[in-house]
Parts: sequence; structure tokens; C-alpha cells
Amino acid sequence: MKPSIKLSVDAVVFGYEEGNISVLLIKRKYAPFKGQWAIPGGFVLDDESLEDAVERELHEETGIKINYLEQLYTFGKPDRDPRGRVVSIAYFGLVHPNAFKLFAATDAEQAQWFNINALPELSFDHKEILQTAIKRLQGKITYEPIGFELLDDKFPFSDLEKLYTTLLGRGIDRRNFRKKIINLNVLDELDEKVSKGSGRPANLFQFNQKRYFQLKQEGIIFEI
Amino acid sequence: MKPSIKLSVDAVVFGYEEGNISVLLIKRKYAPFKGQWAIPGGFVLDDESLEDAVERELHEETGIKINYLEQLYTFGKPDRDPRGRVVSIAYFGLVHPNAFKLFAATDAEQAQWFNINALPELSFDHKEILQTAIKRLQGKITYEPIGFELLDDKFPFSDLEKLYTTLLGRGIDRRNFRKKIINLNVLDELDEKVSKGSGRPANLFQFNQKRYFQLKQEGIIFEI
DNA sequence: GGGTGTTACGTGTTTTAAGCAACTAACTTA
DNA sequence: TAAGTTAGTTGCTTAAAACACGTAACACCC
Repeated sequence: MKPSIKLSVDAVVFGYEEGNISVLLIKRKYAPFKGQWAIPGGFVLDDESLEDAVERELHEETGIKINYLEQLYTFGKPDRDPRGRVVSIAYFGLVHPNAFKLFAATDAEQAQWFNINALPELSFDHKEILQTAIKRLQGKITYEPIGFELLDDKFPFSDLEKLYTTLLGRGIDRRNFRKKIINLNVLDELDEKVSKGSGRPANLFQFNQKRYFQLKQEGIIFEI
Repeated sequence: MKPSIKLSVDAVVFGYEEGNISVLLIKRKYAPFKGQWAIPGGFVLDDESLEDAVERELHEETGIKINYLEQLYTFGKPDRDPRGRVVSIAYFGLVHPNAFKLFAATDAEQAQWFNINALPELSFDHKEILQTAIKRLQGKITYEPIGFELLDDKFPFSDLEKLYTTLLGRGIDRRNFRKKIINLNVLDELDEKVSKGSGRPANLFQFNQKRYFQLKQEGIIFEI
């Protein structure tokens, strides 16, 4: 007896640019939900791992290569797909958006970044998936020094600060935040400055990769 | 085209009794891994939800009814099952072990509680699943007032304390722990005492369900 | 029935971190 | 050159975690 349940993967990919958190969506080329926006994803091939499937689909549909990926949650309500029973394993990814040129193909008519505060209507139960992903992102950021996967190589401290306030949706104390991050020793202060608009030019920082990944592995608790 | 990937669910169920954290395992009745211990679980039927599948399999194989269940992680390596491609959605459950009489049936020859420090060899990749579950349990306990789902209705404070030290695998400061828990206001102190062996008899406590579930919903952060 | 061991429980002090205000620094723009 | 703007520092106040000790209420033993 062959099962009639199909298995798919979906990927919620976040990017951050100049104070905005965006998510990568595709416009569906075929029915169901033809012409509507959706999270990139597709069916798992019989002999590929789940992670391979996510990366393959992401690359096919949007041209992107991910640099951070983790499993999010598995969605399996019997009626979530009009084509029949489809259980989807959702993943959660982070990229530097300006490191890639979006390029839609296969099932996707178009691929585009959307600000998470200005989302279009989504196909299937993708709204629920996205909300789950946003919660995960907000949760992660408070106990892991995320940011490396979202920020540029070199960045002013205010970018990190803005990433946190935007993501948490609330103000944080600039002074304590700086103290805490500096004390983590994950940042190397550079001798370069950058000036954007008015105001004092900011010093540039860079993540110390070695220390950063060491900290992540130790499962650091750092409570913003 | 019908897919050849099959979908199963597995459930890691924890119980706590007198200072011991146990996990519920079954002895497999059929090949593969016949006669070996495994996490309870089985294939998902075409028209049932994932949660229904878990609860059905758990009840069939062990006689247990769960009072706390959440999704853990989905395991999908192509070679994890010798019968072919099987992707398994693992769940995580908590029960009061002495509230049920174990009763093995269907695929299970026997169902039994095992101390998590004295586990037998496990089938498939179930060792990895169990380790993931233990990590989740340790993580959850530090930011959620878990315990209600594991402890008896009435319990001395030392039971809660022991639950935490056992689960975290390290000592905690008894004085601060008590202060913190009491300040959460989730416990009602009863006028009953219990004496086990020597020493001063302990006052019994009870979870204030209303306040407890309110706190959980608010997603309390309470950092042991 | 009075010491002794044992577990339960409370008070207090010291140390660390979070919360918050005021200030200095280095630029741009009018 | 004064005013506006963003960057970054110093320090004080308050809350919480880390830690030691003292007291309470039993069982057990002689």
C-alpha cells in the first residue's frame, strides 16, 4: 500500500536592510492560488534529505543561497492544501538580502522581498507559517547573538541596535545594550568610520566569527 | 504519481516520580528491530491530523492518555528507516506516570517506564530523538513554570525542587528558588503536611491552575 | 525523654546586573 | 558660528541573584 500523503518543505527567509525586516515571497505560476504570493517551497524528492529539498527549492524559485537555516515547525492539518493531503515541514532562514539578485524560475513567476509589516495576502496556511516564523525570530534574538546572519560584514553599532528594536517592536536601553554586547566580546571595533547624513560619524564593527560561533555553540543565554 | 515517502509520528513521553524522570518506551513486536525498545509511534492515517495520530498511537500501544503535548522536531534523513523512506514528526509529552496503568497492544509487546539515566538500546534513530526531547525539556523548564504536568496534584516543595535539579542536572539555590517560585503566585499553600522518613514534615502545595495557565499564555520568562 | 541526625524553612548580607539621567563628542546644515 | 543630529561615556539608583547562617519540626536511638 502506497501512502497518499504528500510531503513538502517551505522556507521562511528573512533579510534585514536599513531598518527593515523583510521576508522572501514568490508569486505562484500555477494553480492552486495561481498569481498569489506564497512562501517558497515544494515537494520533497524520494531520495533527498529535507534540508537538501529546502535549499533546492529555494534556489530554483528565487535564486538565493541561504547562509543560516533551521527547522521551524511541521504543518499537517488535513485540509491545508486543496490538492489533497500535504504535510509541510517549514524551515526558517536568514540572509543578507543585498548579497543576492533575485531570480524567479520553475513554479515561481516572480520573487520579491516584502517588509514584514506590509505583507500581501498569502496562499494556503502560509500566513500562519509566517507568524510562527516571526515569533521564532523574536524569541531567538533575545537569547542568541543573532545578527551576524542578517547584518552586513561591517556595520555601525546603531544598525545592530535598530535590528533589535525593529524585531522586538519595542525600545531598548541604548547604554545597557551597548555594554552587554561589548562584554560578549563578539564584536571587533574597526578603525573605520561611516557617516550617513547628519550627526557624528559612527565607528564600524565586525563580528568576530570565531568567538561568535563559539558562543552560539555554548548556547549562550544573554537576555536583552 | 503517488509519493513513496511515508509519514509517521513518534512521541517522547516524560513522567516524574520520586526524584526520577522517566520516559515511556515500547518493546517492538514486529520487524524491523523486533524485540528492541523504541519510542511509541506509527504511521499517520490519510485523513487524521498529526496530533490525532500521536494520541491514537500512544493509546493503542501503551494505554496512556496524554495531558500535555507539543511538537518536537521532524526527522527525515533518507536512511533512518530500513523499510524505506519514512519521515517522522516527533512529539513531546508530559504525564503523571502513576495516573495510568500501562497496557501494551498492537505493535507493542510491552510498554515500560525507563529512567532517563538508564536507557536501553533504541531502534531506528530514536536515541537522537530522545536526546532532542531531553534538551527541549531542559530548555523549557528554565523559562516556563512547567511542573504542573509532571507533579502530583499535591506535593511538597522539595518535590518541585528535586524535579528541577534532576532535570537540569545541577544544583540550584534552594532559598532563591523558593522565593522566585512563591513570588510567581502559581502555588497555593495547603494546610496539610506530609512526612516521609525523618526530618521536619513538609507543607503541601498545589498549583493554582487559573494563574498557572494564565502565566503560560503570557509566555512568562522566569529564568531559574 | 533528652540528645542526635535529618529534612524543612526563614532572615539577612554581599555582589552583580538592570534601569535610568545627564553629559560629552563629532559631525552636517543653515 | 550657532543649531540640529546622531554617536558614545560616566555614574548613580534600584532590583535581583549569590551566598551563609540560624531556626523549626519531626524520627530514631539510647
